[in-house]
Amino acid sequence: MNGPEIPGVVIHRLPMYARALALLQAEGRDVISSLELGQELGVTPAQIRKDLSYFGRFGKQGRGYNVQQLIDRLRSILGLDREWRLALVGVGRLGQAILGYGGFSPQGFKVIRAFDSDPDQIGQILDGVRVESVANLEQSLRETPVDIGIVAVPAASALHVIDVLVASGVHSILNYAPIVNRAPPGVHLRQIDPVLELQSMTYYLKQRENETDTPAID
Amino acid sequence: MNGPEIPGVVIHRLPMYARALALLQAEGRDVISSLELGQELGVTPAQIRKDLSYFGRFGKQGRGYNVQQLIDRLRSILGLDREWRLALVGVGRLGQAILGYGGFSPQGFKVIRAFDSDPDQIGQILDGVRVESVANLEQSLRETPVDIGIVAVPAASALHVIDVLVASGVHSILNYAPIVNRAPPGVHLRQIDPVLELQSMTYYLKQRENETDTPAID
DNA sequence: GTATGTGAACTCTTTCACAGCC
DNA sequence: GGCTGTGAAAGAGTTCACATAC
Repeated sequence: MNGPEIPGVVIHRLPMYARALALLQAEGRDVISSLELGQELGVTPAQIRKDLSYFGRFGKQGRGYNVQQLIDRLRSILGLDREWRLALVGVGRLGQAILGYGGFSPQGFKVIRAFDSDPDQIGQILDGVRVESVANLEQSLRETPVDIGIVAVPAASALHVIDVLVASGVHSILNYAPIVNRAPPGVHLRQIDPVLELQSMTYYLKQRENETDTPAID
Repeated sequence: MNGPEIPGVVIHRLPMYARALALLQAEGRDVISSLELGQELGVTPAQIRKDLSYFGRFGKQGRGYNVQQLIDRLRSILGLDREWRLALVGVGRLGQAILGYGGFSPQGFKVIRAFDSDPDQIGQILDGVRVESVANLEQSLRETPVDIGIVAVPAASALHVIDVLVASGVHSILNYAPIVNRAPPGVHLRQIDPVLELQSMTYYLKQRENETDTPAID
């Protein structure tokens, strides 16, 4: 029944394609070739065609892709043609920034529950969401399930919160805490980790400096 | 003069190794094998050994790696043994969460400048950093350079801000705005993009649902 | 005995290049 | 003529397996 397994790298590129296409559409574009889309994204046209070929044949030879149609197909493939319910754990500064961020909702990601351990926060309504006690997390999520959990608590409690989310039936988690990623089997855990990004960027910064300091001796 | 080019994937894994090692050290561990470190991280021991072998020979056969020594070597390779100065552009909710985040400073990443376009914010002092007008960005950064720029402005202005940062001599940028990534040549641009993460997570969520809905017919 | 470091084998991913179609 | 879709080739990255060292 299953088609061939589709590489994870391919899945990861599709949302970018969808985003670029939406932009092009907003500019009034209604047909585009893999070459142009590739230039837009800094990606080879062959890669775009190969990626899309995993899912079907969406283009017209000699012409390119219909922008609207391709957006629709990508959104359907990725499951972006419906709403997904999220629960946020941790409403500190970061959690509040997440709640207030206007970029999730238009993409169909609705944060419908929020949890915290701070008694001063519990009961507050932040951006239309009532903050519940994290002590009720499991029971509360069993009553009203969500599709995805967002973890925005300090590193020290993140592993515990992730365990509780999993126990509550949440298998897809977006984690902002800087922990060592140890997803239990069957759990889809993604990290948002600016420190890790910075810590690999510095390698290249250092390289650049070294190049400048010691000009190559030919 | 240059050694062989080291794959980017390898560089990206090193900060995780360093983080796991720091944790192990805090637990009092002072020697570790690639097997154990791999179990900690969910990575094969061969991968760890191969990754490290790009940079030298840090272990002792029959014994493993000295935790402290390996941390020091990794930090030196990545350039984490010094301070890096950052400039933040955009002090809205997200920008303020970034300024207030306690996780950068202990790792040597100091946000020393902040910029915004909102007249109500300009002149304010947030977490010890005076907010300057984004109109002065280029001049200000030319006077007091930084190593890395952080972009936390709305998507509509992000491309412009990135251009100005580059013009100001900042070639390493961590961008939080959901844009189509088009780094000018020679610029090291990294995206922090939770929406993109969610949009690929849903593919797997959908898969899981389909599997559950239609049990396989053997 | 035990675990590293590393060529060789393997697997995954990207790119090429062209037949087929518009 | 122009661009897609796709096998085949090339290139990257990972894992194996073992000689080597402690």
